[in-house]
Amino acid sequence: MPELPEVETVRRCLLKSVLDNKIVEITSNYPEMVEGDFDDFKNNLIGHKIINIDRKGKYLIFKLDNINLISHLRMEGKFFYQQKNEPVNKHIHMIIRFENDYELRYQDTRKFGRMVLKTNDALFTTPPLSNLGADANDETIDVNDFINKLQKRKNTIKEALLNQEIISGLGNIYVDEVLALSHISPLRKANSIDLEEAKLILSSAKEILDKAIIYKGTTIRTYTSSLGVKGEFQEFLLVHTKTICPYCNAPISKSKIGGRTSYYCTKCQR
DNA sequence: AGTGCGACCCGAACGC
DNA sequence: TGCGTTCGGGTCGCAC
Repeated sequence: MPELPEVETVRRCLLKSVLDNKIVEITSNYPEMVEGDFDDFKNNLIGHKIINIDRKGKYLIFKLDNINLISHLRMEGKFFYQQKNEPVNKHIHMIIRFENDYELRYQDTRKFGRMVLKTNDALFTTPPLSNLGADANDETIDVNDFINKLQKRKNTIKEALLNQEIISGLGNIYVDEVLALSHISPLRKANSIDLEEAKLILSSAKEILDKAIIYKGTTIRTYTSSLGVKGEFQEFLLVHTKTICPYCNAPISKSKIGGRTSYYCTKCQR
């Protein structure tokens, strides 16, 4: 489940390989993953080069000389950079071939990921990026803006932090971790969070996400990771998938909050 | 405007 | 063993 640190890791890896190669062919066995007409998609990309890769929240933004390709990996999306004669498995759903006979291959076992093209003008003014909150590890987030958004929410703080319009980049794993480090219960109402707690949540998010990026993300399941990169942040998880609280040794509670499996300590997190 | 829920997918885990 | 069923994960679109 790629969240901000995993997507950032993918971005940094791809930067080393795919830039400044002219795209010569694009094929897909599942063109429905592209929003809009697939022939238009191809025609806008072929003959052009990826000149940079950005990221906003969990979205990758491939910047070409004429257009932007936005990619969301959802649960299991991965990119590989391989030579064209290497074998292709059935879960590779898009192949972007470059002039040098290498290919950027998108693999997605569950076909959940999506791609869409946007012009520069429309990039941040139309969905999916237009309504995204600031990155959860952005140190310039205004805590007053953050708390104002929380005040409007009647659901739990966990659900609010999963809402990408409030702050972006956190998924199920890192929300559990941020709330554990903050010693705040995921069941608290979002509108009950006070200023000091809001500051604590933001500083915890920055600490955890920045550290997770350094360790190249979290590898919880044993499937092959993107580009052969295996994250190591699972070594530092406080509560997610854990059974014993690292602070007080009480059993970790595992339950559903907002339909999501949630781990937290009922003693330490209030 | 905010909330809740189904749809999108399919491999893994589970139940019989 | 082999079959059928359920579940999960993030986001969007829709109804309320």
